[in-house]
This record gives sequence, C-alpha cells and structure tokens, in this order.
Amino acid sequence: MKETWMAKLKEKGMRITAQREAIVDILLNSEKALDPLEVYDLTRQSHPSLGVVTVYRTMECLEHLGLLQKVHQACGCNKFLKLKEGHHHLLICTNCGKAVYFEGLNFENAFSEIAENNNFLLQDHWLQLSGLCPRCQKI
Amino acid sequence: MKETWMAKLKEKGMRITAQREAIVDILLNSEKALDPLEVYDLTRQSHPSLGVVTVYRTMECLEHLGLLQKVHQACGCNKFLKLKEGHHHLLICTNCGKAVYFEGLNFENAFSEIAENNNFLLQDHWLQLSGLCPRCQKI
DNA sequence: TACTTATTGAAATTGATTTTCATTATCAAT
DNA sequence: ATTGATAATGAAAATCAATTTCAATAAGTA
Repeated sequence: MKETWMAKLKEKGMRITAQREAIVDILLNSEKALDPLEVYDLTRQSHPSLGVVTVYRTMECLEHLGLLQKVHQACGCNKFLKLKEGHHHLLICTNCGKAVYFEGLNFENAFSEIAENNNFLLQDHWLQLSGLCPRCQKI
Repeated sequence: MKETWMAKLKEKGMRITAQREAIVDILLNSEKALDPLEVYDLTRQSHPSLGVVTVYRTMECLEHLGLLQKVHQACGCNKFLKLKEGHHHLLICTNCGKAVYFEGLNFENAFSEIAENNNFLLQDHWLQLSGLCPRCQKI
C-alpha cells in the first residue's frame, strides 16, 4: 500500500522525503479520518522537527492524486481518509470516528428519479451513515 | 412565516430587535443556504450599522431553535438554510446554490440493513443530491 | 561528486470566528 | 407614559486555522 502511494508520488515528479513518508505512514495506519493538525501532532511524535505547512501541502497533494478523500463530520470538515477505489459511501462511528466503506447498494436510479421530479439535472450525490461501531457499542 | 419565527424567539425570552428582524427577513427570503458573512453583507444593504457579531449570534440562536439547518457544500460548510419541518434531504444547484427539500423517499430500511451488515448501530444518515436547477440548465 | 530544482519550516499574513466590555434598547412592571 | 432590570448591540481585541513568502536544505539526476 505504502509502496503504491510513494510510487504515485514519484510518478508525478515529486520527491520522496522523510517527512512525506512519515505523513503517509500516519494516514495509512489510521482507521479514522484525520485533519491536517491531527496528522501534524501524530507525525511529530516520531518526527519532532516537522512543520505544519508541510502537512498541509502533502495532504493537499495526496488528495489531488486521488489517494485521500475529504470527509465531513460533526467534528469537522477538514478530515481526510485514505480512499478505497470505487467506494464513496461511508459508515462512521460517532464515538471513535472509525470509518468503513460499505457496498452492495445502488441508489443511482432512485436519485436520478428524484432529480427528474424536481427538474434538476443530477450531477452528484453524497451519502454518509453514522452510528456506533461494534467496539463502541460495548463500552 | 416570519411571525412564527419571531414568536418562537419571544417564547424563549429573547427580544425582538430591528437587527434580528432584518436578519430573519434575509434568511426567509433566500432560496439558497447562506453563511454568516453573506447574511451580514445582504442585511447591511438595508441596515448599514449592523455588526458582524450580531449576525453570528442571531444565526446561532436560530439554529438552536430549530429554524435554521446547517448545509455543507463544496463552496463552504457554514451555510444555513431555513428548515422545512420533517424534511432533511436536499437537492442543491451546483451553479446558483438553490436548495430544494425533496420527499417521497424512504431509505431507512436499506440504511439499517447496511449498518447491521457492518455490525454498526445506526444513529443517523446524511443524504444530499446536487446538480443543475431548471433555470441554470438553460444558461 | 556536483548541480539543478523541489522541498522544507520559520515567520509573517490573511480571513473567519469568538470574546470582551461599555453603551444602548427592549419590554415588563409600575 | 416612565422607570428600571437586563438582554442585545457593535467596536475592538483576541484567537485559531490556513496560506503565503522566502532563505536554507535536501533529493535525485547527470
């Protein structure tokens, strides 16, 4: 996974640096969406000299490369999650933030119909479920 | 409509002021979601001495009273729209921002099933469609 | 190894939002 | 109507996230 990400960076002419590797490590190992300042704090534990700006810039790149996806939550709208190819709908734990991509669902037709009924030309949709993950239900 | 809103303010022990009336007018007459600074600019056209702080505070109250709903869009996550009772799903124009509540849709069961499949306890869901409104399709 | 150029991080800047506080205005009780 | 308690207002200061600037540094190719 990490190899894929670093290869994609290189492919775009970007350089592999210790900072970028550390940031990527944090993002790939997190099961919840993180905002730049959270990534900054986590990454600095192993890389204290890291600057915030680098985190902002790196995360912006990763989003443009299609490796990260922006996730909106009650606790903030600047959170990013590793993108799973082909999946855009998330189930998010309201307690710990754990995010899971779910599948086996096709609402496209229903959405188109609604748009038509309102004379809109459908371009996109946004669906997100939230609740308690298995672990947080037990606490 | 405005009477209902002002009555609700009064009911909660809040006072009716010229500023609040002006802000409520703007929000009730807008067919798109607005953020505090947009409301500030629009309201100042008829009420130049208005302060930004008052707009922030008033909108926060209106949200707590259940009269305004927060709407997240590509163009910002601090936008507020008058809440239509019982409706939470929106169709939003990507060009002009026009927002329409739609109905005739019940995904509750499908959503519950997805949550169950992932061992999550469903608490909430968030669905928003976006596209071009009738007017913007013609431009 | 040297050199080109992308990357970095500190500091300054911006822009939105919040807090503070003295002044003003609302509204209930006279 | 007048008064008075107190809610509301708005200017200014403070805060906080995010962006820009720029000189120093490091990556990776030649």
